[in-house]
Amino acid sequence: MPYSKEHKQQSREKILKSAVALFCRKGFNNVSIDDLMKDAKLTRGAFYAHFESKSDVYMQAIIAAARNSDLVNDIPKDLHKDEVLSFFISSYLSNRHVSQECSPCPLAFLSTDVSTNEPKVKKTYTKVFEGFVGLISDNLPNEFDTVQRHTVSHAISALVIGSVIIGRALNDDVIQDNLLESSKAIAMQLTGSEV
Amino acid sequence: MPYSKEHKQQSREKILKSAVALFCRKGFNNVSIDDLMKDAKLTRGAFYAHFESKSDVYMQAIIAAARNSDLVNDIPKDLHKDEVLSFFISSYLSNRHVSQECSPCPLAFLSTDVSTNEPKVKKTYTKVFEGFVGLISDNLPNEFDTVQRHTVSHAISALVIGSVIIGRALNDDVIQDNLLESSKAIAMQLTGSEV
DNA sequence: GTCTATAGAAAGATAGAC
DNA sequence: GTCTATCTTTCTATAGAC
Repeated sequence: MPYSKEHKQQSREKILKSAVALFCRKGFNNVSIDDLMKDAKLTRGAFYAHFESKSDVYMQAIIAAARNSDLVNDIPKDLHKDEVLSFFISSYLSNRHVSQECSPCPLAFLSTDVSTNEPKVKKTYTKVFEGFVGLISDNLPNEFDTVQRHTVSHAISALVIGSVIIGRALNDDVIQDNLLESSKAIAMQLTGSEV
Repeated sequence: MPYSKEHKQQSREKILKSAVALFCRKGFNNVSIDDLMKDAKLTRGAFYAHFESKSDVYMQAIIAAARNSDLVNDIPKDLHKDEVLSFFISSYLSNRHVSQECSPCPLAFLSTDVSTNEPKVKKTYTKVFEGFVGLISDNLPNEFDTVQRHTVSHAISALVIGSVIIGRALNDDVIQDNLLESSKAIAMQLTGSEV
């Protein structure tokens, strides 16, 4: 057997890494399979040994981006529960994130064309979104009751993801900063217990 | 002159109407010039007598959608200032809006591929966003000081637009409703003066 | 598993007749 | 201004050699 299982796995990972980077930067339709494979130092034909279709790799990229997100993985382990959220919100709503200098959140950067893509892709996006809301919810103060926790975690999710999506579409740095800072202030306020 | 100026204007309006509907429903890349012109009961070749390029018509569609939005135009004129926002937020975060049974907000439905499109398109999106924030800002309570007004208007904008964008990408009606209702509750709360 | 070659379809934009 | 016809490019996906 000329190619080991590890080799195939490595190729798959390379393609996925390229997929996350390129799809996040240029969107679903502006990346071709050829672009993808060239970035991964392979050729077009090999693609279909790893993925069924372009939508398939997009779906897998959403999952990979979520799993490998620095935004979550880089949260210091020794933070108190109430510090986790402010750390997370602060890095999520940073210029570094919007300009993709750190690994991008798929919910903000891969929302492009999810709503018009195959049901399977929407399902994947939905799962990742549920995980996102859960992360927020788990780190809200203990004083929050069930309803508060539910309401606030959903709203914070929409607020921060929405800010990054909109921020990317703006061509004015000042307005973008205003948006990020304002959202950060309100998101922080919502994590307090004065709801 | 076989074609009057009014005739050209009418054709342009028809194309724009089709552009808003199709781009909002299917996204920039999933609509061809041919689709557009067929929907407007014209043929491909005539397109370039009205618009420079596909990006051009997309830009004009963003403007047209903003100007013709029922979400703004249908706000009853006799509402008190503090009722305007709750009316607007409520219709914006409705299922009818997400499922496009009423005229869709370009900031939510045309955000697709704006961030990867030409600078002119981003500039147009930015202008419309500024108008959106201004609308919120103008209808916040008089008690708000300048900083509060600025912060809250930006955050509410990101919250409601983000909710609709994400809501569209979800394939689960229950989660979508949870998101819309939660965002509505928090947006309403932010319009109060207890900031 | 990866390569080259290519089939087959679609799209943006232009040319020229009316 | 609108039409038909077409140029040119690009893309997904497949076929077959190694």
